[in-house]
Amino acid sequence: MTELEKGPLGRRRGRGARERILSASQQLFRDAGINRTGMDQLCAVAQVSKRTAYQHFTSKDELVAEYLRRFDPDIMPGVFDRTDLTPRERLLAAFELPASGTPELTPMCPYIAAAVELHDPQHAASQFARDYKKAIATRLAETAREAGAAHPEQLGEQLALLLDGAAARTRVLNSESFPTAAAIAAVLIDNAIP
Amino acid sequence: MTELEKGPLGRRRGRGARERILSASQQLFRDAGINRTGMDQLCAVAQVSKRTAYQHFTSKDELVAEYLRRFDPDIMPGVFDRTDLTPRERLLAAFELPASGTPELTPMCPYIAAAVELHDPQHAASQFARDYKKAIATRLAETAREAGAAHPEQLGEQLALLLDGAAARTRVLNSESFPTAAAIAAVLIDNAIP
DNA sequence: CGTTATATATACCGACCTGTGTGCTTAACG
DNA sequence: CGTTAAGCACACAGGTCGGTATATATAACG
Repeated sequence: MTELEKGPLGRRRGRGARERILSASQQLFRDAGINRTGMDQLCAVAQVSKRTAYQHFTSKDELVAEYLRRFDPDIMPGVFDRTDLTPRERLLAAFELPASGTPELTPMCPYIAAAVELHDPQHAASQFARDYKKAIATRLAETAREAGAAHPEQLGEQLALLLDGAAARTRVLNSESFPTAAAIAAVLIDNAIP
Repeated sequence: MTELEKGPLGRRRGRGARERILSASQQLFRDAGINRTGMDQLCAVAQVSKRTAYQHFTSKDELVAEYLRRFDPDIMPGVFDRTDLTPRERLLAAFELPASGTPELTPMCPYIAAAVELHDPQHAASQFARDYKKAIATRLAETAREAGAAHPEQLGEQLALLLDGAAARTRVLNSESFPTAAAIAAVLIDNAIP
């Protein structure tokens, strides 16, 4: 009953190596980048033999794609699922920093990082990054429509651009840029919602 | 008299190998990325022996830093130096696409790309990227002040974030995002300048 | 012309990379 | 308990990486 996760084929036995690999990927790809993280190092952190790793993922590229896929249900639900907020408040909440007392910077958006590092629009991970970014813009647009925005699609795309700008700029400047993005968002939302 | 460029020590002899190296860097780092471009490949494109390359640049890291330094006088002068425009028009011009008839995407901002690829804030290139981004924000703020903005520094930082957002998003989505950024900029500028 | 810095070609180095092959152990489930 | 899939350790292949060594050619200048 304490099943960790089903394997790729629906079977499951043994102890969850797959989970440890993906968990190590999240840590290392975030902290050191995808290209600078070797499979040996990754396996060491995951406490998994290399042989096992390559039985779960046929290549590093596939692991990277799966690593990105894992973020999907993790990030934005904290925003769009908050029924205690009005649609308008939800749009603004997307720009709030995760926890108020964190001294660390917002980590670089893994989708942008992957797209830049892999440098190949055909790569499965790049395609997934694209899909995810479009999905975010769509959800923002839906929420904008709920909030009564004049041009919800346009507002959704604009807010998505602000999120990406804040992520990129935080990384380059090494200082938090989300408050700036939030300020812009407030202006856009005020202008778009009567 | 047709001196190509002075070498690092002010001497010059032979034929401009340094220029060819930097030129090849621009092409390859943009098209294939920094990490995915090997020195062998780079030297082949530059038509330069590896020995020569390492006499001009003691390491690849140094070459990367110099490569970034080369962009400085090339990009934004086309905007801020246009005396035919009012300050307000100059702010908007920063978001216009380079040439109207280009079917290609705006190339990824090399500073963001380098910061993400190198993944080390201490790297000389990362530090230079930071300085450059701050300089752009400063110039935008100055122009905003000229244009009579209420809070020029804030507007400058906001417009800089829009530029970075458009660059990052263009790369991830593989479709042009600068028009969206321009639309936001127009709103911000209208709101900030009475 | 002769000197000398600058460029050349090519082979090489050690480190690290992704990915396999082999043989053995162990945990889970019927 | 016995079967079987999951995982283990470890060595190694084949390639690419950044960077160096050696020995030779040539362009620029006095």
